This record gives sequence, structure tokens and C-alpha cells, in this order.
Amino acid sequence: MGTNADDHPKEPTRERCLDAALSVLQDVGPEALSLREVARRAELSPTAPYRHFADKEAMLAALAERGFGVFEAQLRQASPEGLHMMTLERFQAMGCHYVQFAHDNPDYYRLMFGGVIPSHDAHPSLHAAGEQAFNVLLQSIELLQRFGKIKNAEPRRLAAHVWALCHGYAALHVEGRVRHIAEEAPWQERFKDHFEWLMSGLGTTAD
Amino acid sequence: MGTNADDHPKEPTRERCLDAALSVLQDVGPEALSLREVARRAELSPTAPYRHFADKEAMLAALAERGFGVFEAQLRQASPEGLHMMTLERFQAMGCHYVQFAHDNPDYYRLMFGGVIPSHDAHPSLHAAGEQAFNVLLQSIELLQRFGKIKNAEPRRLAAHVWALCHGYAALHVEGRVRHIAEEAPWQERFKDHFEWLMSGLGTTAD
DNA sequence: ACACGATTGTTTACACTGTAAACATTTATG
DNA sequence: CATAAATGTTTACAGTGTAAACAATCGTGT
Repeated sequence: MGTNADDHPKEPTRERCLDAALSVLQDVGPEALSLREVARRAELSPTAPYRHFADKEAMLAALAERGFGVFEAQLRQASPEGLHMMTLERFQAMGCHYVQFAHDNPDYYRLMFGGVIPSHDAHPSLHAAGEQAFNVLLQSIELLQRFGKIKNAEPRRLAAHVWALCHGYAALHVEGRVRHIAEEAPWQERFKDHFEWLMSGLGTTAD
Repeated sequence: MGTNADDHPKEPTRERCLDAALSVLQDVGPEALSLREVARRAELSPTAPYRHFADKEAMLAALAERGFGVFEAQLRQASPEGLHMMTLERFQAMGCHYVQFAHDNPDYYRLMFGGVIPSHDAHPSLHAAGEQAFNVLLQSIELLQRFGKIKNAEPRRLAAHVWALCHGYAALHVEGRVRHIAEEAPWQERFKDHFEWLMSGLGTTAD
């Protein structure tokens, strides 16, 4: 006794809502997600979540923010000893982890990068979380430049370049738009090729 | 007389619905789009659209299909005399037209490539329309290969590569996730750099 | 010309949604 | 312990997706 699955009376309601929201998201997708179903799964009255979130969008924004935390951690994991020891190998691993995150958490990914939340700027802390994740990429690029591993163009543009490929790849995957291509080999293998093609266009030749 | 704006009594209702749907989409976005508002703008009874579309998703699928038509036309426009005269310059123009489409028609783009329609395969003609647009890219790649302009890897992978970058770039733009970068220069200029970096990774060196 | 089945449109109905407001309860704090 | 804030519930309302029943319109074979 006392070991029931739903035995977390101390867990603050707000977190329970977010957990429930994620579970609803996985089951029915963001379009069909309803605040009331979230309340139901969190074992609350239908409108209780309004005590913790201004409205549905604010709740999704909070969930997306949580997603960015997991995401950033996963990116950093590619270079366990910190970004300052950046190498091309680790940078590629980071790209891999990027797509891996989208693959493992399609709902989070859609929520964070799809159009579910119309404007991130309307939710300052969400915007900040996104910015912080982007900075991991940006700093890595700057370090690679300092070590002479990639060309010396404007770092934000290089970051946007790499980001665009990763996001494009991840998004097309998440939305299932590349299944006809995906059948032959596991995506990790294919992505390595893509990343190498990508990086070979960013080499240090006439900055 | 007879020249009123709403003087298209012959226009089939189905098309009027799609026009109305696009207009609603532009005004309130796909999340908030309601079939009844569409019916209102098409000057129909609230449930009339059900005579033309199985449900809301089917209607959005039909609209997305129309979008793919416009999209494909815009891609082909980059090589006015047909794909068989493909050059790297025209291919770059095609990339530009890709992003231009997303920029000019963010609602269409989100509808076509975002997660609004969960599975394209559930709507065969939509799936076909998407496939057809992809084939424009694929054929261009194959022709560039035949002319020795790019490396000789599996065409579908090369196509996925270019597509991923274009989609990533377009999507991040459409969702307004690159405004901090976007301020300095018009995106057309920046995209040219990106596309050149991309293609320089696909040159003919050790296939 | 006309009957009749199919196509297209409308009305009605229902369960569900987001959210505001009023109310109740718990909790923290003087 | 009193009282104010935080948290949860109930009630209420307008708007939604969609099914079903009904009405009008149209095309077609005779």
C-alpha cells in the first residue's frame, strides 16, 4: 500500500497538468487537445487548470518550455565535458542528437517548432528557453571557428544554416513526409551522410 | 449591374468553400479555423460544406492539395523552358522560389508542410499532389547529375538533402523563428549564401 | 413533358469545447 | 485564531464538429 501509480499527492498541480497535457498530446495530437481532457487526466475539475494557466495556449507554451529544457540537455549531452572541447565529431553528434530528440519526442518537437504556439514572443520565458537552446548551437559554431574547423563567416548565419538542415530533416521526418526514402536504411545512417555533405560545404576554403 | 464583387453565381460551391477556407486561414490561423465560419463566408448554411467534404480535415486536405498545385507551378517557373535544360543557376532559382512561396503564402505552407493534416496518406489525391511537387525537385537533381554538375549519390537522398535545407529555412522563417537574424539583410540575399554553401557540399569530388 | 432518383442545401439536434463568474475550501500569515 | 490569499469547484454561455431528417433542385430516361 502507498505504492499506487497515482500516489503523488504532493506533486504540485501545475506539473500534474503538464504531465497530463503531454499524455493527451501523445494520444490525440495538438489540434484535438482539450483543456478539459487535461483536467480529467489530472483528476481535477474541468476548469481547474485556469488557476495555473491563463488559457490553453499559455499551458501549451509552458509545456513547450519544458520541452526546450529536455532538448537543450540532449544537445549538450553530445559534448559531455562541455562545449569548450568542441570537435567536428562532437558537432556531428550534436546534430544527431537534435534529430534523435525530434524522433523520440515528436509531440514535444511539433509543439516547440510547429505552428502550435503562434508567437513565442508572447510567452517571454518560452522565448528565452528557445533562445538558450539556440545558443548551444551558436557557441559550438563559434568554437569550431576558433579552432579553424569551419569557415569564418558570420556565426549566426552558419548556425542558421546548420539549424535549417537539422530542422528540415527532423520536421520532414516527424511529419512522416519521407517514409518512401526512410525505408532503406535507419535514419541515423542516412543523417550522417547528410551532415557530412552539409559540413563539407562549410570547410575552411577562402572564408 | 452584374459587376458586383459577389457576382459569381456559377462558381461551384466547393470552390467557394475553399476560397472561404483560405480567407479564414489567413485571418485566424489553422487552429481557430471553424467549418461554420467557412460556411458563413461562403454564404451557406452552417453545415452545408458537409455535402462537399467528409469533414473538416478533408476540407483542409483539399485546400492543401490546391496549394501544392500553386507550389509546383512556382517551382517549375524557375526553369521556364522545362526541366530538361537544368543548370545550377536555375536550380538555385528553384530553391529561391521554394522559399518565396512559403514567404508569400505562409498559410498554404503551414497547411501543406506543418502538422495540420496528420497523415497525407489518408487523402490519396493530396499525397499524389505532394509527390508530384517532390518529383520536380527529384528530376532536377537527376538532370544535374547527368550533366555532371553535382555528385553522383542516390538521387532521392540528394533531393531529401536539398529539400531539408529549403524546408528548414522556409519553416523557421514562416514560424518567425529567425527574426533576430533576419533583420540585417533581405532573406533573398541570405538564402543565396545558404544555397551556395549547400551546393558546394554536393560538388563532383569523389562521388 | 414528366416522373423519379440523385445531388445539393437547410434545419434541427447533441455532445463537447474554451472561458468567465460566482462560490467554496484550503493554506499561509498577521 | 482571524483574515486574506491561493487554490479548487460549480454553474453558465456562446461557439464548435458532426449526424440525421427534411426540402428543394437538377439530370435523365421515357
